[in-house]
Amino acid sequence: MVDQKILDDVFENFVNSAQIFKDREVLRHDYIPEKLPHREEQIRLLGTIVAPVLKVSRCSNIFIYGNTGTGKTAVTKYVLSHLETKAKMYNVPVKFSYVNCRMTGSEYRVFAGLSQSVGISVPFTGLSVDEVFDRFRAGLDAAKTIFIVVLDEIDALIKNRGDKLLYELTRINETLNKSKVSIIGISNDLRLKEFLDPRVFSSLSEEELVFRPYDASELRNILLERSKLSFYEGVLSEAALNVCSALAAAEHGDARRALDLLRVAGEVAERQGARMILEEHVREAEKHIEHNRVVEALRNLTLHSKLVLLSVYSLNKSSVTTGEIYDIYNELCGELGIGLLTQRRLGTLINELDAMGILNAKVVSMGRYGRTKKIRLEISRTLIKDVFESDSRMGRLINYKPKSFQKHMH
DNA sequence: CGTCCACAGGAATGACGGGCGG
DNA sequence: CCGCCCGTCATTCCTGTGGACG
Repeated sequence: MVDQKILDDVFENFVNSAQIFKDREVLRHDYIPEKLPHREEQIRLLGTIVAPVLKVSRCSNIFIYGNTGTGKTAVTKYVLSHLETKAKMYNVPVKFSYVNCRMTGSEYRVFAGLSQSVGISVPFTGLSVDEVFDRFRAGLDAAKTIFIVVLDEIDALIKNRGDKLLYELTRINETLNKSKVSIIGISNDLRLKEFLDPRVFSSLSEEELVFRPYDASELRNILLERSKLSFYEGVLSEAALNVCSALAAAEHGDARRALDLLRVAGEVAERQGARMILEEHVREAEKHIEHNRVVEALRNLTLHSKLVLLSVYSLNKSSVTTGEIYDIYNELCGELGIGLLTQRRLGTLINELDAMGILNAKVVSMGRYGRTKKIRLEISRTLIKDVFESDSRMGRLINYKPKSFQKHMH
């Protein structure tokens, strides 16, 4: 009974004091606003490029570059959704397919997704890639339509699978009779062309669009627009707004990051029962986001990656080398009685941890004494300790003292 | 100025669990 | 149920290399 009362109070309190958010959804990054400040130029350009579709001809393939959070995806979706309504109005046969390559993960699943959107359902595994491609082509031709494919984060696909998929796609028009395909490729990486077959690249980038990062004042405008929709009036303080934009501007002008900061800052303020979002809430939010990111990453590591990390932790030096890690890793595997991976494999695991920002790895030459990676921890030791202590297998090893320190010292 | 360390990291290949069509 | 293919992880084999040492 008493408990019931407590909870009632909590909920009542929440409802009564939740004066912060008017609409939380507006700050999620999959939300596409009505207005995209500072992207008018790109919208206009992209619009002119795709406009021929309305006269039932194929539009040029387009390559869009820009860092994360510069509005590439938002602009593309915005323009295409307007194109779609126009096309309906004029009865133009056009279909769209949006595929995020990083989420989708493989050629097979990209083609499967494309097939879906022309109304062909494919089993989500089991067929050969060529088979799926053939079905897709057949289905597409039968649909008698202009087909616009958006391949978002295309660099993720190219880097680990090569450009076979793109090659097939760029050539597909030659074998289609009743349909036409245009490709919009979106990449976070400006150097993508280096990974591509020049023929593929040239046919893919009939048009190019570059998205520059936002600067602090632009980010400020974006946040301001968005905050009008998401927060009640007077909730967001000037200082908080400025700090959010400044922090995100420092980090490659990433609007997504700025919006995250703002949303979490709002949540922090809400939880504290504050009536306004202040600068301190933003600072808090920054820590919060980073902390969550790392903890989440640590928890989801595979056993061997955890062991690699634990090896670095156990060595407890300002920097260690691949060889040293491998020795300790070896001992740890012995402690657990499990098989160990090769050093080659370990090297890529280290690189993965580096990419996640958990370790920092740098190749250095020590001349006569070889060539290796210098590896440092990039996160706090206490954080590792906290997360691993609650891990069934790691907990026991967290205080492990390396046996074989100093094998060859210089 | 060549040598040679201690690895880096690419390429090819294999093992394996999941899942299909027939 | 079989044979085949998928994606993922891992191994094997390999060539490449910056620069202190001699």
